Amino acid sequence: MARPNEEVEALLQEYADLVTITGGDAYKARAYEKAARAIGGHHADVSRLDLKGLLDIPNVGKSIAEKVLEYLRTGRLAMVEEARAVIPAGVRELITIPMLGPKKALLLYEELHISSVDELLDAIHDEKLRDLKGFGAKTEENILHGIALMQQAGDRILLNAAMDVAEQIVADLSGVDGCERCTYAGSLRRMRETIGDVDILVAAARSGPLMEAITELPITAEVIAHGEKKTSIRTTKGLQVDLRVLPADAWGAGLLYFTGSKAHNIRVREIAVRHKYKLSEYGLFHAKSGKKIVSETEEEVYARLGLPWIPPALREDRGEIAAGLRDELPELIQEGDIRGDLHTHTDLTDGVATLQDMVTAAAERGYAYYAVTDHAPNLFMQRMTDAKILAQRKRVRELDGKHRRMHLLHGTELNIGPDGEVDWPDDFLAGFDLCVASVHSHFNQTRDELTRRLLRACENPHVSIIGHPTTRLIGKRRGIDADFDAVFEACARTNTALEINAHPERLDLCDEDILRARRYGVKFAVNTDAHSVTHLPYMRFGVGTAQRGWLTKDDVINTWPLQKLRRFLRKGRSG
DNA sequence: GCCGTTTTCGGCCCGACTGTTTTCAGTCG
Repeated sequence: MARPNEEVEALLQEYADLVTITGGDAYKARAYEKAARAIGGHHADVSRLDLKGLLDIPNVGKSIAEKVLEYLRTGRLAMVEEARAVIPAGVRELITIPMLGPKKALLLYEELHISSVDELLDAIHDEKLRDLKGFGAKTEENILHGIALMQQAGDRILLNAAMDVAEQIVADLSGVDGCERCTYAGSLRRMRETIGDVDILVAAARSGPLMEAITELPITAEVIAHGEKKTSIRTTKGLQVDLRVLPADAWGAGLLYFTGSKAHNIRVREIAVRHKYKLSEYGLFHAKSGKKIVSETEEEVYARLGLPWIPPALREDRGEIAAGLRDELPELIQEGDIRGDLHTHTDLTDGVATLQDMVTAAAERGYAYYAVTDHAPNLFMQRMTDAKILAQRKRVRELDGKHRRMHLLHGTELNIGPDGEVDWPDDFLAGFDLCVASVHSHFNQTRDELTRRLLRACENPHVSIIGHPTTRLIGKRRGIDADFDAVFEACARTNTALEINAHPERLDLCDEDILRARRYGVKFAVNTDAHSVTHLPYMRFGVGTAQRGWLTKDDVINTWPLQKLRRFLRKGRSG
């Protein structure tokens, strides 16, 4: 089950969308949106809060608090159900297509009765959109492109969503009688950025009770296949989960096999064949006699093939086997190596938590340091001013060292403008402990313009980190088309770190870009870009992505001791 | 629908781009 906060967030967001689509009061819709975000990002479990507790959440007033209580009490919200009766769910789906907003979606529904992406594709194909007011050839093209982008991610879902499901199922099955071991495998264990289906592995002597148990979980909507060795279900949200049960002595071989990737497995099996062995999910065997050699742990299987244990994040057939055979696998960065988060927001701009709450939550994660980097004035909608950021700095200085002796850095996330310029003049920038700089608009400039823009940001002596460098949003927006080799070279030359943004919608840079960038000797910063306390744990996905990029802790500046980090942030400037 | 204290009513995220217009609506960040 999703966290109650997320269920409520989704419900309030849905209501906000429905109000918007039906042309209701825009401010009311925004109020619901703000409340949804605040609840989703609230640290306490809403299902344990009373009316007063709910009212303490910013942007939640009496009306919404009562609606939340109604939902928690009855599992339903009459208001939302009434709205759903007017606007089918498929119309909401339409506004997730880039370029299609509430107005156009409503028009499509009212004029052409379109209420799903498939119906929209049919209508475009039949040229039915041409006659609609406000729709032209270019709009059609943009919609098609948007749909293609969505379908490119296909049925795959974001890493964090899959992880939530997997961890819940692992927890549930671990409690079943006879379950000796239980974990998730597959692309999730390899920390791929999107997940097609979830693979769960269990070690047990008797599979029956576990196969039974998974079909009876509240999250299970449909049983696709139900056998002795394997059961497949579909969750209420449409995610397929495969459960495999193995004898405990085959655990290692099974884990290796079901973690993949397919390409990695093929390579490993080739090596087995060369040794006159045979490798399957049940173990490593002598090819001739069929006698089992090892199967209990992954380490044993790899070792018999002359390989060290290969971390799952590397198992993509990108040279990890060859490196393993030479005993030259990198000592990958671990989440525990991270000493601090260098890109985070508060409610001074578009975050939903106060400075105090963010700092407290960060300290609880055991960080040695933590940077607050709210948006700067050029992102006009954030309404940042010199006075506001300076007042924040004063607060940051007051809180410095007050929570588990965690050091606070006062920074900002600058906006890289169309010409590569940033928000404040040099002397003002000099007052920050660090500046992240990111592209937030003008994504469609030419390749040359985009490249020049990023290079100029790197050359800025006050910019220490380029935030979400490609600006892609998984399944929603392609990254910008810049010459990233030139950018990587410039980063290495100017001592500017590249961010690995840990937010599951971004994971930017992605693994492949990291692999390219590291060859230039670039340093990286794994940051969450947290806009609420619930985003701080996304760090694990950033670290997973860094691992997929073969990074060690030396490559990542926020594993460094504070003094060394501070030297890096100065980029060779004095003072 | 939420918020605040120079407001308990009247504000609420502003600017730019795009594609469709014939002077601007819709969408996005």
